[in-house]
Amino acid sequence: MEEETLSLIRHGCKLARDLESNLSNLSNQPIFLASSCDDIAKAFKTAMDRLHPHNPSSDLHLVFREPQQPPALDACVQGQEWIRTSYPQAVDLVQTRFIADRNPFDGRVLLPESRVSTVEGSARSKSGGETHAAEESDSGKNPAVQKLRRRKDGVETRYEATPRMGNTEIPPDDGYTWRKYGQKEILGSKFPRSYYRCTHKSFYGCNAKKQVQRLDDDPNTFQVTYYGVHTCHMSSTAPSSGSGGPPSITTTRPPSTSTSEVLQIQSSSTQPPTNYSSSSSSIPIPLSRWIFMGFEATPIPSRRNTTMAIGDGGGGGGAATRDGKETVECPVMDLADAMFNSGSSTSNNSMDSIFPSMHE
DNA sequence: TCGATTTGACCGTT
DNA sequence: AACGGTCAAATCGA
Repeated sequence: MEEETLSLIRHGCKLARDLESNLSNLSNQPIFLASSCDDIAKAFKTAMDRLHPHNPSSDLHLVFREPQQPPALDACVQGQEWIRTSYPQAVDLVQTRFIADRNPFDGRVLLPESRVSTVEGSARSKSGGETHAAEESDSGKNPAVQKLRRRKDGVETRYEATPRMGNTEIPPDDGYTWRKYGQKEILGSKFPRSYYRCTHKSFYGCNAKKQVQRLDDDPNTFQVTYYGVHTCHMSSTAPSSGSGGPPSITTTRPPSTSTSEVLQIQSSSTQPPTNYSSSSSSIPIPLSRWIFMGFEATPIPSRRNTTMAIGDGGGGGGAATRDGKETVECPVMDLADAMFNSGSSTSNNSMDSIFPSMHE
């Protein structure tokens, strides 16, 4: 087995172990719990895909199936109980966020109808007066929200809330690279609005732009408005990434059918941003993000070694400060990175009993 | 040296 | 005139 796969498994075990140890303290923090479950599921899913490359759409439950032998340790019982009670939700969240994070530009609702109805919810709109031809329900409770709004004039509005811990001042990776070209205080708004354009505007004449602003009444929510359509990814002459030119930004994402859309991202940080580093910040990929990328059915074009963006977001993602240091304060993400990079592989692992099937 | 970010200034619209 | 969007010089980091 590849060392990389083993590391992934160890990483997932560690995440789960840490979650277990802090479960009592986090019982009132559903967003953090969801985020933690999210990362755990991603880690194991990635590992599983590596173990079963021919079965990429494998059911996660196969990985976390209950053991045939009853566990002897309390931790094992607790772990299995967590799997029974929380894992399905975690998987659901992962799948939901996967779709939401991957398709911000696609005005079409990609979520199955049944799923949409369950994940809609907390994001709030600030853009009043719109005709919500494609608006979805607001009645949900799940913070992992993807909302779509389409105006009569073709402007599509989309809302998404992603549970993130720490400094989540940047929207998740939307798959494109952005360059910030302005920031302005907006009258009546407590937070400045940042202006971004496609990094490849100069090369391919891509006129896609976006504006990022944190909502006054909900600092945890970003409103990201997209203008224009990316034309860069359609360029047949787009050079491949490498020396001597911009990276290929060919993307598997279908081009937006709209000229504008709004994406709201709920973060967990109430800290007012000094700046909104776009998803195109030249920052390293956090491991957790890398795992997330590996979790994707459709790989994101490699851009990280150039001007790449993460999400972020990315998804997470990080906010690059002017001094080049990441300002992300994401316990789960950072912990994941620290643990993974530390190369630790402690054998004293209660998760060994929680996930006994992993030994098989 | 190059590319990205910051930020004050400029410009167009209302 | 006020406001929002964009420009571009200065700055910073890799």
